[in-house]
Amino acid sequence: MKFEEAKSKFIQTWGALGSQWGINKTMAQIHALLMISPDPLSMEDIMEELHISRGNTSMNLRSLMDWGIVFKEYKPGERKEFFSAEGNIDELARKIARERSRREIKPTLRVLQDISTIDGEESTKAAHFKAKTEELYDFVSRADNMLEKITEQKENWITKTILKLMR
Amino acid sequence: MKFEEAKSKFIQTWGALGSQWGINKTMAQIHALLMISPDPLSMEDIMEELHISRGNTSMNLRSLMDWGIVFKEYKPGERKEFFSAEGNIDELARKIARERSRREIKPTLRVLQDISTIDGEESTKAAHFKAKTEELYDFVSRADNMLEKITEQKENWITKTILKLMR
DNA sequence: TAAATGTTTCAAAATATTTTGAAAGTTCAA
DNA sequence: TTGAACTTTCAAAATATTTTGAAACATTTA
Repeated sequence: MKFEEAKSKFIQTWGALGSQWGINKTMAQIHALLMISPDPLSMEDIMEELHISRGNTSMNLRSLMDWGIVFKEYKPGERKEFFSAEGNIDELARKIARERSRREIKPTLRVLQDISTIDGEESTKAAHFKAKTEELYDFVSRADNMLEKITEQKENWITKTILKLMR
Repeated sequence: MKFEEAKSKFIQTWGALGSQWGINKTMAQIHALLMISPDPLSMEDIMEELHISRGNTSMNLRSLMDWGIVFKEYKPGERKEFFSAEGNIDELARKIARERSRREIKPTLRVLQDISTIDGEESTKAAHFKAKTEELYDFVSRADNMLEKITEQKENWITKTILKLMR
């Protein structure tokens, strides 16, 4: 396979993976492009490579920066802004995991806790509901905890975790 | 909070969580409904509870069954089909993890492997690309492996994993 | 075999999400 | 200040996804 073909394939694949995990395709593609670029890219560069509009590029770059996985850089003498992706994959995954926990898991836990405190009612349905939501709360909070434990290991957390699991 | 209110809140929340993780909202809602129902429900029941069409219900039930987390049941004497959700949450999470690995991670790994074997090219860009995609392949396959290790533990895999991590 | 009961399919409609592009905003050098 | 270079915003347009509903299909009963 030639470089250009491989590059395009990578960007497409990363974009598709993003969609499947609830991340805007273009956002994932920009991230892919920045990941494989040895140097920071300008907005123009990104627009041109991916054939997307200025507005689209701007908005998705902002999102990526909100996630903490893309950074703005300034080149001396250049007026333009340049962008680069988090280079350390361990750190990338850690940030994504933490961000998703903060944005999605934690709020869900709050709701689960809230609704399992239904009052009055003592029907079978209500009892079953209470049991299930409590069980779910318990599971999700344990899972969230586990992820926290795993990602708080400094370097090579995947390898370290596998080792601990094998013992 | 009253039962009906809590129930509706749960279904909405589960649906929203689903969307954020790339799962059709209605599919997640049907699953939520079945989870908290002490008894299997018919298509009619589901349509009525969620105010959705027959076709929608049918398609999403099929998807849920494809994921292996909802089952068809027959009640003696009844012509209708009934549906119930996987009751064990550990098992539910295990199935989701495995299915996502099979459908999304594995194919991505294949592409990553494929594209990191670019030929000819010895530019800096190509070298960086090769290094990055190899690193990514390595990371993703380790993560996939870790998940496999974690979920293959029979019961209480979350708890067991946390214990191992704390040692 | 026909009718009744129930499920699936899928094209069209509805809805939701993403993308565009031009105007407004910002920054900076002269 | 002014204006050139660049970025952001956001309403409207394009696109993608989901949902509907009725016809086709399947299965059981009379």
